[in-house]
Amino acid sequence: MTDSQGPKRGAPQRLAINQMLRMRRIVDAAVGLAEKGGFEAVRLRDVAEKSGVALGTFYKYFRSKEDLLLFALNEEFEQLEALLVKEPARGGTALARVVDFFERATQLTVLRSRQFAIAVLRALAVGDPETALKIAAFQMRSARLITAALRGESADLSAPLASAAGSEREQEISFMLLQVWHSSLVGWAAGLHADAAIAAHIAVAAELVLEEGRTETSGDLPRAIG
Amino acid sequence: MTDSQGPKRGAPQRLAINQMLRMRRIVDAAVGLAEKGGFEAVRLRDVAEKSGVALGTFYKYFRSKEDLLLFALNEEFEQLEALLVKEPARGGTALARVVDFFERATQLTVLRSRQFAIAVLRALAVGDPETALKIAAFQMRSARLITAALRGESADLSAPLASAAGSEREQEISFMLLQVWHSSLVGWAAGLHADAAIAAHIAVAAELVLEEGRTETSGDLPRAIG
DNA sequence: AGCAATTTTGAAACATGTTCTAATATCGAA
DNA sequence: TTCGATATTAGAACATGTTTCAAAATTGCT
Repeated sequence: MTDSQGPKRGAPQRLAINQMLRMRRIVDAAVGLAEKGGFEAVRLRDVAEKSGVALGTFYKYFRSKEDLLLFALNEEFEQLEALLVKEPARGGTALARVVDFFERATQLTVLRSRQFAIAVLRALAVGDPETALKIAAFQMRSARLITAALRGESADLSAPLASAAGSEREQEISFMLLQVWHSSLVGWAAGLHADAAIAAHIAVAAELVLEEGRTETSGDLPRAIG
Repeated sequence: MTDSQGPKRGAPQRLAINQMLRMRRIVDAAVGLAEKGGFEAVRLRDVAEKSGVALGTFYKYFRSKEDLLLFALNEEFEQLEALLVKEPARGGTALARVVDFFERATQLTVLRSRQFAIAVLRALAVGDPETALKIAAFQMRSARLITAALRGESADLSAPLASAAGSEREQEISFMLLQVWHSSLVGWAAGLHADAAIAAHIAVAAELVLEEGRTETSGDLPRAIG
């Protein structure tokens, strides 16, 4: 999870109950605002007020607005993981399963709560190293789910992220499809294309990487002159 | 170009000379700052001061900081296009050429001026529809270059963007590789991996999409249980 | 040159993420 | 229970992108 769970403690064990509750109120407030109006709607002053917390306190719990939204993403992601483990992707071929996977993932997350998705996508675009590490972790968790779908298995959520399941090739395919998905979502969030395009993009990419019979790619054509 | 070239005129022809110069000073100032310290270093108050322009005037020329950086990107991109048209990607196979293409593109842009690249990558992450359209245009122009490399040709820069050259498949491959590149660059910019990883990521992806002999993808394995 | 329209200027103001501070409240341990 | 450490609060303050406004400068045209 995001390392931003709470006040740095010297020795004591974990978050006190009140701190847990405070954090929950903060996250709930943020999610509520994000669901209504996306990234900009999550004004930290509002979050603080809605959760009954001082602005300064907020920054004891989260290092930034993006950090907060990434924490919220983490909670949603865990649900998605559990659900996809319980009901693995359906289909007789890797292609069918991976398409099924992305359709469900899209439906369950992006399309179910559009504004929230938009907010999170924006939070995923941060460039600082701290955040980047967390984002990379999300990528690995996502790739693990995709690989499981490719193989027609259930992901092993308890396995350490470092030891990814699946062959090299399967992992590479997973990452590529994830990138395509992300890119498509960004375009969708910006209004460049409609809901349906997301699935279409994934289908195209998946066919490209997974189809067995290969068509020519003109890899042997003579070079033309400019 | 980005539609942000200047003051909206009622009837007169184009930008007056002084306005051209002003804009150039603005862009040059921004590039200078970006090259030194990336996105954050481009403080608009500094840009305005360095270019001898009032802050309010700046906003007559560009609608936002990102818009400014995208304009700068456009200029750099045009140089890159010209250069890549003059010297098409080398290699006997599509794979070799596409790898060569990305190596050169990475070298000529990202690695040559790292901080500037970081600034631009950040500007590419904006979510508003206006900007998204411009970014989509960059994607198409990039894909055109990649497709040309795939085919061993020189891109036709004069052709309208809508009528892309190459087969469907080639265009799809181009977009995928572009996404992989972008994703890798974002990770690189965040410090997640070193220079060399960029080329490696592209090579892996390109092999995946372009190799002729196909290995099994377990598309026919029976589904295991979670 | 002279005038009307447009642009630029300089500076303040605004919005919002983030930080800081002094006072107060809370908590855990002796 | 009391005390010292820690957390929280309210609010100001700061940084920076963006907007606004009245006055001054520039421009295009006749």
